[in-house]
Amino acid sequence: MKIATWNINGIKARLDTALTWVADAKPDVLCLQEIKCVDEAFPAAPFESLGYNIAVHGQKGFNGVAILSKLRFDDVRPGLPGAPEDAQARYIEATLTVPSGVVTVASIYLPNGNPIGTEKFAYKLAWMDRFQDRARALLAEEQPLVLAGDYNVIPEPLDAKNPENWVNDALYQSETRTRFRTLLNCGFTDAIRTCHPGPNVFSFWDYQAGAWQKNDGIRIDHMLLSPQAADRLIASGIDRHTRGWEKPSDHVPVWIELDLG
DNA sequence: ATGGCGCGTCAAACGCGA
Repeated sequence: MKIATWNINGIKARLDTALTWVADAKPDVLCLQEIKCVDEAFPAAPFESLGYNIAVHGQKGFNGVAILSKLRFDDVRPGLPGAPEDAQARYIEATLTVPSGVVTVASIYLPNGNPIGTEKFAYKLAWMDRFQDRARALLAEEQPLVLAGDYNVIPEPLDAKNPENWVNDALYQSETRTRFRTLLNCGFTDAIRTCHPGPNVFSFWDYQAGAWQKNDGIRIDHMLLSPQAADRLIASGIDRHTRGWEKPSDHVPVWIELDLG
């Protein structure tokens, strides 16, 4: 079973790009972030034609997450618990039945948090604390679980071409990285890093300053696996070639292959 | 050293991203 995540940076502007990749890569489940549209505006029909069921948690203009699945959804839960006043659409999770049992998949768009020292950075850290609470609750179910998305966290120096350029950025602050590490230590496996331990493994290249041409990338799109999912991990990858396409997203697809029977 | 791009928006600049 192939599960992928992609910050698409606007599903309406990126529809042809997304369809081209989906038709080629054929993920069973695709988590999208930054769809930047309300639920009703999501272009569902072309994905349904490719055999996908669609769960959307949208927002006008900004943010917005979705899960596309060739398997029927048993249950869909939009929104990160713990802050009913939070109107930002950054989280949706779904449970699917697979031959070996069930798998839960979450599509997450963790706040950017820049600039540091502002309420935006405080919101990021608070969101990470809420996210850890939810992740712990899901771990306690002791089932295959995949937390996939744009974490806006550069975990280690190895995860940036030029880590020194990020020392004043919210993605690389000690508060940010400590929270990510604490989350991992709850018992998750970072699927990409486990399969690809070396340098130059990136998922984002800025549109500006020729970042792609210089391979000035960072790894901020992650797939965290519960022990029950990690035990079934066969492979993982990053489809960086999409960054060279016409009208690319600044993020590229990240995927795993799990043996779920 | 600085800025450099792209999307979405009450439609022209502006907020936002990373």
